[in-house]
Amino acid sequence: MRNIKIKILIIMSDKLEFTQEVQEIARFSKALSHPVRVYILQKLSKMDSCCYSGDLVEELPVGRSTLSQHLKELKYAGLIQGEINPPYIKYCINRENWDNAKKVLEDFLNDNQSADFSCDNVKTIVHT
Amino acid sequence: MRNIKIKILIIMSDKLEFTQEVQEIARFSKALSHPVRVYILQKLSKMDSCCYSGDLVEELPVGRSTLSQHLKELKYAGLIQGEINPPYIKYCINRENWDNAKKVLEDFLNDNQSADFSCDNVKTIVHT
DNA sequence: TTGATGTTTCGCAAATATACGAAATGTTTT
DNA sequence: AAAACATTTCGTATATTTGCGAAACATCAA
Repeated sequence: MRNIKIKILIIMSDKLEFTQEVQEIARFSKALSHPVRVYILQKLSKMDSCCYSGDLVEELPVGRSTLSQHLKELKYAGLIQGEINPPYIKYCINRENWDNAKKVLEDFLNDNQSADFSCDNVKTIVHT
Repeated sequence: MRNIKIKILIIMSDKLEFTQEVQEIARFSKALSHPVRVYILQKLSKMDSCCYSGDLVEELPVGRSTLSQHLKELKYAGLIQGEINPPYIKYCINRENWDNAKKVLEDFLNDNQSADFSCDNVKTIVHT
């Protein structure tokens, strides 16, 4: 007769949904995750005026339609806004939302152990 | 006889390469562009100790192999490091690089017009 | 040696992001 | 009305990201 083992497993899994905060941080970070968009936001947030799509396309190594898509994404994220000024379109920072995004990200960046703890005795770096 | 127009166009295009700074901002932002990675970094940067992959998978709504990939990405970005502690692997913040990333991002976030300028008379929001 | 355990890698599928040129849109100029 | 212009949308191609389960790997326990 065979030896039989019975094992009973009780799994206490406590899967989280992500908090609003975590999702917001990820969303804003995503908006900043492409050099074209970083460049645009950097330029617009520094300027004290608006900026034409045509000006940007001169400076950036992408075509017009691609630039337009990046602008659309930034607008969708609420970080910039466009004013139609025929035949041009002027873009500028959406101050309110940009300030909010900055606050969310800065809070995240500053909210950590000030102590200079880290794994001291690192033996091996995994994930070569 | 047809009317003939001749147009001479001199195009002064001045396409930029992205600066190191802009590329770095985009790279760090990308590392933060997924809720799982935000969660991990938030947790590790707050903790005064390390954290097992097995602990994380309990809390997060993704499978083991998916979590492993996110950890790999964070490690590749230099933001965390792993210590093999059989049969576990302990992960923790890479303080030096994380502090640098924070500095890069914070400088970017703070480097802008303090004046509360924005497009005042926005007539139409484009990119509906 | 075999089995149990924690973790990663592999192979794949589906979704999303990035890029471009052509065509469409809307406005001004001729 | 037609041409010129700035910009967006569409269609499409390609690359990257995200996710999972199965298999592999390395270590410890029996």
